[in-house]
Amino acid sequence: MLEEIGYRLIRFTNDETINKTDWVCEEIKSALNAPLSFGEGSGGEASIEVFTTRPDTLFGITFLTLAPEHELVSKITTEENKQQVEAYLNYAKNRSERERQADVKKITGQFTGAYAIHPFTGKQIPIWVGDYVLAGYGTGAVMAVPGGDQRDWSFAKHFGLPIIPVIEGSDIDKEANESKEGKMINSDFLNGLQVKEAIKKIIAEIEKRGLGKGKINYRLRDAAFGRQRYWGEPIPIYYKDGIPYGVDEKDLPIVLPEVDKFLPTEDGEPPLARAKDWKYKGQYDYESTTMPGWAGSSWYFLRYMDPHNDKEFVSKAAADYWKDVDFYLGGSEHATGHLLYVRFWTKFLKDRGFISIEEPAKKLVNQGMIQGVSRFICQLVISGVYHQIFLSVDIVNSYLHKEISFDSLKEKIVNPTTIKGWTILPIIFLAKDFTEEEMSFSMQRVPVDFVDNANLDYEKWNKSRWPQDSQAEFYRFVLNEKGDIVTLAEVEKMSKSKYNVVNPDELVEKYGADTLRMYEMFLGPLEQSKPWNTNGITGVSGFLKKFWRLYEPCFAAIKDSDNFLYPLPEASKAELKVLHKTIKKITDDIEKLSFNTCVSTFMICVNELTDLKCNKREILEPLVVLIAPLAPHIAEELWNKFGHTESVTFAKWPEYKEEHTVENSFSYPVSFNGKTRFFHELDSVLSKEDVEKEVMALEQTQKYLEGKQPKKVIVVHKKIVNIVV
RNA sequence: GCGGAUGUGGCGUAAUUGGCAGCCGCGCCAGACUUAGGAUCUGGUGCCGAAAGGCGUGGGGGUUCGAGUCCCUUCAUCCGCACCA
Repeated sequence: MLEEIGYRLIRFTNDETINKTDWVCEEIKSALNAPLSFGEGSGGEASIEVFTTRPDTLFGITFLTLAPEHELVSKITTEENKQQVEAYLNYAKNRSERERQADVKKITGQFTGAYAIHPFTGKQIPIWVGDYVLAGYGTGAVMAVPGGDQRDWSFAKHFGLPIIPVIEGSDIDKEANESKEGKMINSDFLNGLQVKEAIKKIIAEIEKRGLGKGKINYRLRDAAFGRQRYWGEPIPIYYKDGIPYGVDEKDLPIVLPEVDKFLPTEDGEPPLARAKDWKYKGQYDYESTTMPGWAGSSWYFLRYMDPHNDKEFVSKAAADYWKDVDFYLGGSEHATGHLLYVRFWTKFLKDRGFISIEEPAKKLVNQGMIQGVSRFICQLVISGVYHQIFLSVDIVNSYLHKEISFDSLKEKIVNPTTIKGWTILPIIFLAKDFTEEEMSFSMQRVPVDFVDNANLDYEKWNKSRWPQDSQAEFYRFVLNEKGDIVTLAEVEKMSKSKYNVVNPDELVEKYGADTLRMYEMFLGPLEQSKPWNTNGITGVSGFLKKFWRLYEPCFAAIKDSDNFLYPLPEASKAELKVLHKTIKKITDDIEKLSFNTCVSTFMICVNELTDLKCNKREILEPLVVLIAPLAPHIAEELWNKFGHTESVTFAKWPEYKEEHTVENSFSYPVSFNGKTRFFHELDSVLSKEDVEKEVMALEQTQKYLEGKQPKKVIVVHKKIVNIVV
């Protein structure tokens, strides 16, 4: 499929990937780099290959930047620049990955003193070194177009390098124009072309002059496979003289060895390295990492087709019979990670002829994430020093919105009466008296379970951080007028590191698992993400209670009769209508995975049956089957009370009978120029023409016409009447 | 920046797929039963307006007898990826 939409695939055989690793790496590398080359340097000394996705901006090049690791840096640096460049390389090398990540905006670089020749204009272009260029991507060299790339622009601004706009309407004093819309300017033979045309033309021209090649660049997801954990399939690889080899097929599968502890070894090797005498053929070390979770889950759907087969992972016959998965439901991480590998596995096994399906699943749905609500409080920072003083967010807000002055804020910080904690002058906690300029704030996460109604339970929080009482006094809190610490809320992914994880156990305890399950469904469409919020859970809990109450008179009657088969009075027309309306909607909605509307349909049904005082077995029994997927526990209980001994899971799904829901009249909304004015009930069998006649004859119609002649009357059967005046 | 999604009452949402916008639930208001209510039940609740009526689905425009739904444009928010040229 990738090939159909224009990608080029590189294929290797299993044998090649295992036995000719170097060659495979080279192949992939050359496919990935696929540079647009400037060709042989006309100066004759060296040529620098660059990669770009925007060859149209070629005439906007004003300098070249090499990654500090680039091999040519030391070769081309001139004598007079050598010292500075070396100092810079040293600096860049020692900046940790973390520093560089955190410090994206810090612009650093150094001029090498060397120049490159622009392949089209022949002009000299200064060559710089800069750590915003990554050695690992492309060729480690960038043709800098400050008019068209924001990072190049920032670099140019910082070092005072020239900036040429190449797209009409660019405001290069403010920022680079990275858009792919507009007309080319300052670009020789590209002038006047639209960006997309220019890209085509320049690639053709570059190829014609032999300066480089147009190619598609591939990006690979990091495919590190081994995990430093015990529980996972062992990888069938062993090492002989440090070189990995595949384990013979006849020696498969490898069984997880016994280990004394499920922990890494003292020198940091994975747990499998603990296994004693675990060697291939008694002498070679096995690979000690194990496969990740998705390795197994990417093919177990195939194993399930033929679980007892001890000859193959799945027989061809079973695979051909069951074919693909009908429906795959997973979260977004499945969509990006897991699913990628299931598809890969499937295609691989298809290519090897073990199975005959191209894709693992017919249908895919990504359910939304239940997000967490993180909480923050303000920490006081004076001249970069973090103080153990925390402020209620509303106070800081009113200061930032200039509702209270710096002096009154400072008064609150310094004055013991607003501070919870130590009563001796808290100013001691400050390094010194401070000015407005020296003061800043830092948002600190607090665990959500210490927050009640947006307010921090500071004593509880304090204790959790400093279990020993002696140190508990070290934190100071600046409270608002109500004596609270207000926290700031932010919706994020739920995660331990964000301290915003909520545990549903309490809710199960309080409301039961059925309520929790139904509430989660009730929250909204399956595919939507939303923050976890239990505000409405009482509604679902109340519904289940009401649902249960509906059955009590029915069970009382059954008990009185002392016979489970006691036929209660026949259901009325109205009751049957409610039941069948519900059967239809629930059946349709489950099919559409629209569980939120299932729940509300059930609420409507129970409200209506309660109003009808329905206690008929004929109605209530099928409802138990309908609710079983939504509230399985209560359904089993009720099913049992009807005298069934088998689980409701095996009960037959109720059948929808249309005859119970047909209406023989319809209340037409009558609208004038699209505005509904009144309703008129008419027999459903009436034709369009008859409906129009009836409606036009009405007194009310004449009233809204105000004596005017209608231009047009639109009648949609059993929908609407619209009169255009 | 690239890719994906979403904008409807105070809140979560619904809308038979172009036909009465706001179903259901939360919250809120009033009432009943109660020593009490974090129990239960009844009624009300989009906004403006005393009412008649008017206005309302992020903003602007369009198609249509009719638009939350279709088209164009714009803004905002969220998610995934990313110093990736």
